[in-house]
Amino acid sequence: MESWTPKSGRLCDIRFCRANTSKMQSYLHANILLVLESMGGTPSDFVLEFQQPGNPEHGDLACNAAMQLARHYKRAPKQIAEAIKAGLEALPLDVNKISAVEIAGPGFLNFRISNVYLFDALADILSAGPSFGHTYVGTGKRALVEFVSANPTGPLTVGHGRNAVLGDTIARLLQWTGYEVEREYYFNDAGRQMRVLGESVRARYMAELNPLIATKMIGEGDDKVEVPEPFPEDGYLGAYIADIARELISSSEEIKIEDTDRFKQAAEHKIFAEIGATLKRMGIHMDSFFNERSLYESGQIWEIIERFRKKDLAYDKDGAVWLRTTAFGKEQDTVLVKSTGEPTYRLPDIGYHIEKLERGFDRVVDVFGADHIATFPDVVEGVRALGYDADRIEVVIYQFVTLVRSGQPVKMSTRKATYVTLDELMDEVGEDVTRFFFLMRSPNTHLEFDLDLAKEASDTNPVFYLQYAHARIQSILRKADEIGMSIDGEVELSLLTHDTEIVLIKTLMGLPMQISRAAELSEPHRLANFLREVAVAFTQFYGNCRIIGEAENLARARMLLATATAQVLKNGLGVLGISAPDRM
RNA sequence: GCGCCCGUAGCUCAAUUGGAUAGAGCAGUGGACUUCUAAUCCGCAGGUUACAGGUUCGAUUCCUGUCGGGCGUACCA
Repeated sequence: MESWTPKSGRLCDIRFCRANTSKMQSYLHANILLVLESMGGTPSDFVLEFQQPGNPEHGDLACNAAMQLARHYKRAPKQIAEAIKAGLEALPLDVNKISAVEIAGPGFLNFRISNVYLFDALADILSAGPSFGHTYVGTGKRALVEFVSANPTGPLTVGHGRNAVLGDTIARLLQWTGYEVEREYYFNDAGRQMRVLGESVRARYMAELNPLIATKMIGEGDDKVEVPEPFPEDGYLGAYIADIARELISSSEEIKIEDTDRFKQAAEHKIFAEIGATLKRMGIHMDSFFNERSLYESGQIWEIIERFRKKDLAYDKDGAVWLRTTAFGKEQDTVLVKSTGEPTYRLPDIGYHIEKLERGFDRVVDVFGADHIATFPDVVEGVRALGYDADRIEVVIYQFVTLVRSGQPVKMSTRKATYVTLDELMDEVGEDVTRFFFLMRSPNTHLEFDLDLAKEASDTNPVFYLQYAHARIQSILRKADEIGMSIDGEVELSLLTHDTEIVLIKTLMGLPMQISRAAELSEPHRLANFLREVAVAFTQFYGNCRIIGEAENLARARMLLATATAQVLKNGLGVLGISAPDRM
């Protein structure tokens, strides 16, 4: 094997080799407890914990028990660590699992995983193949992810994009942890928004039929626009409204001008079709669409009010029905039914969540924008107050997306049509980049989406980096195949001894843990970050170890490692809904 | 005023839910293509983690307060 001389003092630049060490942890856990027992036991509140150090010099697993127990044993942490180490060596530990136990810093016990164990893990990745990364916490459980849920008043915008991609990816993550998952879209076609939409279409329709129709100005200041006289003051100004009107005219259908519902229906139909197409383009398929109206038709929501009344959580005041949210710790009570007799959104929302729980889901995930942050607790607490297990409801709040164009934030309003649609975004930067941009950041931080950067920046875009690593591996494997090299038969994995090879294996092992953690926390960006680490680890390996041209045994071992890397990238990108091309 | 989120390198963001020397990308700067894909790699530089206290072996992380930004705080959704 060639020797590799590091240019810096560090042996390896990979700071995070997060292997899946759960089996190893339970092995060490049992043995350390055994040793501690012989040393005089542990306090009742003691929890034995392991960490995976960021710094490779600190081994693969670290245990801080000695520091935690310093007070209990009234001895210095280092002495305790020495005693534990001696105890473990006396057992002894299996050298095929742990190759070294070291004491460092203030009293950390650092464990090094033996290469034999790593080679077994590598073989496991290859035999699991496309399913490597699956875990089982959700097996036998059902989850419902509700997301997008935009009323059909216009095309999906960039803002909806974050919601859509987050929701879909959370659903994928849950599937990978064993859940049976349904994706649901909740909408309301009976509200004021939709009525205004219908009236907007009708006004455009009338103007198309009669070009001489009177016009008026609406809006204020720079936002002032000229519209046909019948246009609602707060109507929708997007060009798609006129498109829908023109389509209605060119169809042979005769429509009565008074029939506003027909205009609304036509708009709803057309817009929903477009939303569906946009979602499909992003790789998103909804399993169900839930219409808020069904909650009224079943009478469910009126029944809910009675149930609140019985618990003295609802009362009448000023002609309205109020929910006693002060009982949930809020400053004020809130209105459930307006004095007009029309419910506020809170009531159907509570009904909808009860409905979801009654459908038997173990986990009910909502993906909401930051504007819901103050309102969803009412819903969750309301559901809980009626005796349901509200802990099964999980609300993922994401902060808003700021679009930046030419260094300036773009102001967006669906009504004024001053927005960038998701389709336009995908036209400009592609589906993969669009998904990745929305996923690469933690949901609870503001996302700045720089259009200029995303557009031109094929070389600065992290998603290409991941895809490139995959394509590069496939290229090598193709070339190897051409010259007749094969990974069939016995392969000596023990030839993989280079630092970059070991680090790469350790990194690859981390996929199942990363996926399950991202699923548990509903934070897909963790997986995106992890995949970058995989690509970095591979590139390090690539720069230091050749495959083609090496002795056959070594070359075949490395081909296996490369194959496993491609598999991890492909599986991980798949979870994010991003393609893993074979050529770029 | 109140509630929630955020404040980390010039910019955009990470940091294994309290760990060891706070990491990437972009921008800057200096190098590397007869070599499996240079959409790449290797250096250098860049930090009092907004600020002040507190909790403990140990704080970017938890608590309190201050400052600054975002979203809410409707008989809108």
